[in-house]
Amino acid sequence: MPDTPPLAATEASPESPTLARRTFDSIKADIISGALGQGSKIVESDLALKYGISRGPLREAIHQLERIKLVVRIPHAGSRVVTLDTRMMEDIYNAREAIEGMAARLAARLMTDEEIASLSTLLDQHEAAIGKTDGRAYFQREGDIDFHFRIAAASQNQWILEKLNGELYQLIRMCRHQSSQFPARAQTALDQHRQIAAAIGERDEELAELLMRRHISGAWAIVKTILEDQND
Amino acid sequence: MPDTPPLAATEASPESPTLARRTFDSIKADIISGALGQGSKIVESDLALKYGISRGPLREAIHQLERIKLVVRIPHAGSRVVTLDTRMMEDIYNAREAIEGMAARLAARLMTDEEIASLSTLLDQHEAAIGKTDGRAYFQREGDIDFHFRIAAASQNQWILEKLNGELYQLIRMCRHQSSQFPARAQTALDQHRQIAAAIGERDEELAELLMRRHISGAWAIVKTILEDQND
DNA sequence: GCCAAAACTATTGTTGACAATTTATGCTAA
DNA sequence: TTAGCATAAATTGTCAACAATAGTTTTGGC
Repeated sequence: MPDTPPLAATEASPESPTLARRTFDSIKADIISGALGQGSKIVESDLALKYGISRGPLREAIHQLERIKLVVRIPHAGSRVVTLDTRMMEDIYNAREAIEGMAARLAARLMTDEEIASLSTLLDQHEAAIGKTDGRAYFQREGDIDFHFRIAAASQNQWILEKLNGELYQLIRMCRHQSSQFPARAQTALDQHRQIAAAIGERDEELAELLMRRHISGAWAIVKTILEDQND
Repeated sequence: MPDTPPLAATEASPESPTLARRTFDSIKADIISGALGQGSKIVESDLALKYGISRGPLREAIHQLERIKLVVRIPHAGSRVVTLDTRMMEDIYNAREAIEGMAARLAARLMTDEEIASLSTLLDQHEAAIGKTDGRAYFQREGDIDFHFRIAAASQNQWILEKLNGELYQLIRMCRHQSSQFPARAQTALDQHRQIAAAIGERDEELAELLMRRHISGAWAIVKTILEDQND
């Protein structure tokens, strides 16, 4: 694999300055990968023992996980790993459509020519990757998120960037990891990415937003059928 | 004042089941009202003493405040009340435009006829309030948020509702409270609200979204000039 | 007189024990 | 047998003390 780009959303440094943060990262990974199954009960004392820390920082980690929506917590009653039902994912994708549409609009306004060129390079790499691995690789999924991350970053909107990278992409990752099989939509997605990049290159804010929204609502249509097939 | 509607976003019950939550509400109110000034340093032990509780729950409250973006926290270095600069407010309003636009679209799709009638009643009350108090009253501002809250709730999108009601509206409240003087834009805003409500009544998703976005970006144009006049 | 390094203070991060609340269990009675 | 209540176990919420880190002052040297 030639020149793997840095994965965008793994923002945590190898060793964070605080215990709570490290534990947060660990549990997050376990949830996304499915090691902690959906709906699992989370008992503070158990996890504290498992990670060899006190309940204080662990509590803090759980609160941060709740903030990201990977955990739901009920006062005095404890917390569980979130359960991703169709309803929730629809909310996520609708919100994502709105936010990323705006991000694409802002990116078209603010991206430098160098960044646009670099974005194009990224898409070339994706094309090469598709040819080699025949599409369904892990790399491809992260590559997809990489593209979207760049748009979000280029928007220079901190709020949007944080919500996408911090919450929504995590949930989508989790959904992908735990859904039986996602179809190889690689080429279609790449074509749409190219169109979006082109619109940004033309500084056409309107079109960039439109295409991004269409791209995402299209993705939702696919994911929705998968989720529904899975649950009956 | 006839039949004051319940203020939408004050979601906390008078006595929450947990200390951390009550403290969270108190500090939140202090920050929004300006009793805790922007950029103020927050010292855990001091506040714990002030509220007569231990540092544990207080820490939790601060974390929740950070999650809402009313507080910024740096590991080992402490936390401060957020400082609302123009840049940040622009991010907020851009995000809000995207999200509430989507909310209006969904509301046009999902609102029941009864809810639409009730929304119209709410606007009548606002009109009456404008006539009486000549517009610049506290009620009017909360009324504005009330309208937007109803749209958000009608979208039935939990993610959007939570982000608007939990984060964005709080920041906008804070901004209003602490900006010298907001102009009496009451009648203009009401007219736009009526148009949006009408579009929703027609089930015209496209138009509802468009009008909502225009309404919000218009509001930002005003707020922006105020903030810039204020800071030079 | 000024800069740098070291000691000190103030504040946050972490821990283990205690209190309050919820959930589960078992007993009694209809 | 089952419904309802009382009791007990498990789990979360809260507290106060300890450890580690960042910011500040003091002191020594040039």
